[in-house]
Amino acid sequence: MPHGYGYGSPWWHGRFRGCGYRITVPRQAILDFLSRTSKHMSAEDIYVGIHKTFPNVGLTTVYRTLELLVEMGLVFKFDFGDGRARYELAMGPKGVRHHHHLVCTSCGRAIDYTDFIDEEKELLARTEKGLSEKYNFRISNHLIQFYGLCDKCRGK
Amino acid sequence: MPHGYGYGSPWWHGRFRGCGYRITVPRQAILDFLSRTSKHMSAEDIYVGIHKTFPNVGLTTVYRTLELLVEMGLVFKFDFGDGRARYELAMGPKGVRHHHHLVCTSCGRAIDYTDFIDEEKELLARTEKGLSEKYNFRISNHLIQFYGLCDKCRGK
DNA sequence: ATATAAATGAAAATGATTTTCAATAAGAGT
DNA sequence: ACTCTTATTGAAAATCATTTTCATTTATAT
Ligand SMILES: [Mn+2]
Ligand SMILES: [Mn+2]
Ligand SMILES: [Zn+2]
Ligand SMILES: [Zn+2]
Repeated sequence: MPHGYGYGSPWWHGRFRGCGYRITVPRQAILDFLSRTSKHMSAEDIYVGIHKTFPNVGLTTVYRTLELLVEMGLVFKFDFGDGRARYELAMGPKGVRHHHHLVCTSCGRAIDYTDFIDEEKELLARTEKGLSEKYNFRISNHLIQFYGLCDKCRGK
Repeated sequence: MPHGYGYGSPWWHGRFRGCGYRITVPRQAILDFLSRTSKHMSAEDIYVGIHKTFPNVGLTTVYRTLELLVEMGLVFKFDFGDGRARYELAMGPKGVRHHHHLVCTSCGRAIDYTDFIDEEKELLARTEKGLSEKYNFRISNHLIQFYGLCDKCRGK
């Protein structure tokens, strides 16, 4: 329960209200579902995951909602190279949960890691500064992914 | 002219022969085209670029050839987030030309950079080692991209 | 030159995502 | 609670990059 909003309105209600967005059943269902998993879910995964309890929420709405949530910064959208986008909640109990990925090229799963984020941060900061100056490029974001074989897929 | 093969058979003929692949008109055309540009080209870009001189090379073959070249390690395939894959020659005069990208979220163009590769290399090596051990993950590749606004797109 | 399998191109298929549009339902005001 | 306005929704159709199919062509070993 992020930000101590264990009971009462979920913490993100304010964000919606502030943007003039309505709080609807599909939106609640999707955010609730995402907050219950730590996996990287495709739009269809989410559609299926919700469908049992909310059979009337369509896949179209899932796509539309995810787009909105990404735009609002509540959800991260990733491409792990298998042709379908993956989504995960951006916010954790401690605020935005920036992290990088280890992507298995065999089973497609992605592992979150934050271990070296601090070391990386320094390099990134320096790199970003240098690149910004040299190329007059305003960096706002970065993507770092390592590809390889996961534990389970090592044995061919 | 990589590896000093300025005249005579292009340097990559050997690679093809070694794999039992045939040297065909479409394959020559595509490799030749890619070697003449430093841009990041989509399959269709390549198809169009070749079409004037080789009107009988189909888009299907462009896709198939690119897939082959990527698998052979002669070409890099990237996703800059606009829904179409981009390709570029992996080999330069000095061998494999590993580099990272600055991707403009406005115009979609990508700038190659190698400036900080050396500094990054050290961190990456350390990171890869640590991650490999902790997650028992065999890392074979990585992707680093910075997103933001390019020089030209800065002025809104 | 011939044989054989690899490679090709046109057309059709695929599959994730987006668009369209009429119907529904938040939520502000009463 | 009731009404009004308009954001939101769901189903079906459309998009569009990429892949598959399959009959034809062509590279190359002999
Ligand atoms: Mn993640
Ligand atoms: Mn590049
Ligand atoms: Zn795996
Ligand atoms: Zn730009």
